[in-house]
Amino acid sequence: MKIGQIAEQSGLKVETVRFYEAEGLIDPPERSGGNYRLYRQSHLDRLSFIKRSRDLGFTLDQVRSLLRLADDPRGSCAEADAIAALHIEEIDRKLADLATLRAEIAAWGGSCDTTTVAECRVIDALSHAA
Amino acid sequence: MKIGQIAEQSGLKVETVRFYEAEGLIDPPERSGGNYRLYRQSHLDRLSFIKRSRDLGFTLDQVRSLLRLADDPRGSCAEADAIAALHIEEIDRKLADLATLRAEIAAWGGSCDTTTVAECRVIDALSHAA
DNA sequence: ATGAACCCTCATCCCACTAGAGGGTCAAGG
DNA sequence: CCTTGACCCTCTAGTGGGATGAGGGTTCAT
Repeated sequence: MKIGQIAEQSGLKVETVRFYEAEGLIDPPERSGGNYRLYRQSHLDRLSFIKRSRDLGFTLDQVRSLLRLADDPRGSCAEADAIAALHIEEIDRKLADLATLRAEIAAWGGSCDTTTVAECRVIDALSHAA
Repeated sequence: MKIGQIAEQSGLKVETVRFYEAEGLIDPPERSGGNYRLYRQSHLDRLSFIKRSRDLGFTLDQVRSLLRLADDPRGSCAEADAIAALHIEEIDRKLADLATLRAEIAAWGGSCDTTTVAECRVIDALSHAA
């Protein structure tokens, strides 16, 4: 499997696959006579795992930890739990922050099309502390 | 007012104040004999505006636009409205995305402390598509 | 043999800062 | 007068997670 195919099947971009290799997240694949990367099913599995983790918002460092855990099936699951729990906490914080921001901006009212900036509520709200 | 004071009063870091000057968001202040930056109240107002906008999640480019509008009090307010509306849309998208992720991760169930990674639900969920 | 589609490496850019190196300035205390 | 320490200066490089582009090589069908 060449890099374009594995990129398509994993849902990643070609450059991202090379980037993950440079970052040590996947083993360097074998090369063809023309120096093309040749991937196996195991590479695809691993890249799909990474893609899915990234889509769920885990950082690459967290992905590294999860991969390390996944590579040792006799290890304890507690650490994977902890990473997931920490991530849930982060998400909850972001959700709360965004909800606050949204409420504050939405309170500006939406439309003052006919007035000038001198009376604009958006600008006014930004000019004075909450 | 020296940079340390204006940083404290605006809630920004010293380096960030210098960065905003380099980016052209504030006018370069006068300098003292010892080449220290000396700020006025107008600088503090502007930096506070920027800080507040950033805290609300506007990008620096959006802040630039808002500053340009604020600088021309006879201009129309419609553009400021549009920037705010666009930002609300972005926030709503992020809120929805995060809520989805949270639900998906939370569905893993939280704790499998006693089992090994081989049966870990976190790793398992990441190994197979949704 | 030629063109298109694919691949290679290496360098540079993005955002919005942040950190660090290697210095200069200034006021207070001894 | 000298030192100490807090503050300030410029300049460079690094962060995360890739994206983009230059300048080439390979493969395959026509």
